[in-house]
Amino acid sequence: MAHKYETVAADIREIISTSLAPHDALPSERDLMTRYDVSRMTVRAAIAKLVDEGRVYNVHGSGTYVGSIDLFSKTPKLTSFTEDMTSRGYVASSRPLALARIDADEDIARRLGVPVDTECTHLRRLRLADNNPMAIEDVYLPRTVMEIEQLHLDQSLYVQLTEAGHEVHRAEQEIQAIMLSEEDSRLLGVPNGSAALSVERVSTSRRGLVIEFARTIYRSDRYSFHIAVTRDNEK
Amino acid sequence: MAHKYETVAADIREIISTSLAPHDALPSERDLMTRYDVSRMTVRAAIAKLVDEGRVYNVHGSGTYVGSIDLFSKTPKLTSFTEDMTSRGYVASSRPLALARIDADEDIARRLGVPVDTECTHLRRLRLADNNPMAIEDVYLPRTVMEIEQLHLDQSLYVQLTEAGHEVHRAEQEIQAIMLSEEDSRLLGVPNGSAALSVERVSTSRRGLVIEFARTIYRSDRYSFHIAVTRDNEK
DNA sequence: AAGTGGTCTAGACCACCGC
DNA sequence: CGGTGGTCTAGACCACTTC
Repeated sequence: MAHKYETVAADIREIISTSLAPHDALPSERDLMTRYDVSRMTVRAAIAKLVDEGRVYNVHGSGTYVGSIDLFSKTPKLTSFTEDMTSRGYVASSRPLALARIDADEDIARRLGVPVDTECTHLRRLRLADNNPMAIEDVYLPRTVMEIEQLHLDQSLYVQLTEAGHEVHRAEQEIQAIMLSEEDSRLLGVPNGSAALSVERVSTSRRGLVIEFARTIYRSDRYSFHIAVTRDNEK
Repeated sequence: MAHKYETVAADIREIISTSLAPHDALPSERDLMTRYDVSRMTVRAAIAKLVDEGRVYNVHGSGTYVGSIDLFSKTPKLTSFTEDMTSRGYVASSRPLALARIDADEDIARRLGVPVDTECTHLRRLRLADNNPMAIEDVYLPRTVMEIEQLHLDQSLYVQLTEAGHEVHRAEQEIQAIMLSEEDSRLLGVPNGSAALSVERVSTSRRGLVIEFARTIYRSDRYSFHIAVTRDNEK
């Protein structure tokens, strides 16, 4: 383990999961200082990380406590379809439906932040969970990010993007309810006109460059979206 | 301004908005130390806050940079319907549809974490934006949180809960696409069978007590849900 | 009043980036 | 190589909660 605060954080995680219940108090920061023989700032860095993970919360003047959350704890994290399905207990797979070079229409260009008619790569896939259709995904990549010839359909797109120097760091997502088109209903194996969840995502690198625009349409009978939010009572 | 790091953060925000563009570099931390005559930790606390707000990002070994424009939504924040509509530029209002004391059924009891048949307060409201129907909201409160007689329909529910010592601090939300019932379609003024966004929310206090369970059904032609997510490339 | 987390100082060395 | 952010020390005082 590289840094001290990480080892402290890891140890506190262990303590929490083995001997503490939600809303139990952690040892005080000064206690933890002597216990791990580190400075208070290191203890606070460790706790700050755990707070960020949603595992504990602070109460000024009182103590640090174990969070109530369970499985759905995490602060919203950007996950790939595969990661998402795996964490839900499914085996993810996919079937390519289309792969083509296209010119960005107005909508796609706006999302990608490029001029209309910019050449892009379009990948359309049926996404499966335990071999059952779960979603239809359309991904649009500017040619400057990845050429169509570079794309390997049998590998994780995120891994390929990372290897090409375009690691996704942040994304804005827009979630809507839509009614499925006839084609999409057929692909997903649900009645025509069913409601579905549309998640549109614009992903950017750490430097703020737009890497992809993706629209994923999930069948509503099998999929829902979880997020945890906190209320910042600050300015 | 109470704390030094807040005044530093406020000043940096000012610098950013008046004289820096996205991806421009901020002055270095050591520079800011001498500029504001504070310790480096204070500078870092200020920058940490700005990072949390999504205004800047760090690149180890290189510098701190202004984040890309994307105006809003950093870490998802819990907002009331009124706050949500206000930030979208609408005037929010509501029309009560029902207010009653009920016994929790299995579903509601599970969400509230109370035994079945626990007495609860149920409030159903039509929520309007610029006087147009936008959503239907059902809120369930355990009696221990708020008695039906204490509830004033003309006041913000969150304000009343806070004043009663039940400040909402955190919530878990589940977002689904559903098909509207005939009654709900009529109330919202959309065709029967339209798709809609259902947001179910379990709100808890800082101490982890469940305060409310709410289900809000938004018309899909007028409403979408925005969230920003980051990818933590850590263990 | 005692104990807690929140802020702050004035240093130090390490890891990484770009030239 | 020099400059940057990342981690860390060993203190200090403040603000808040609890009794």
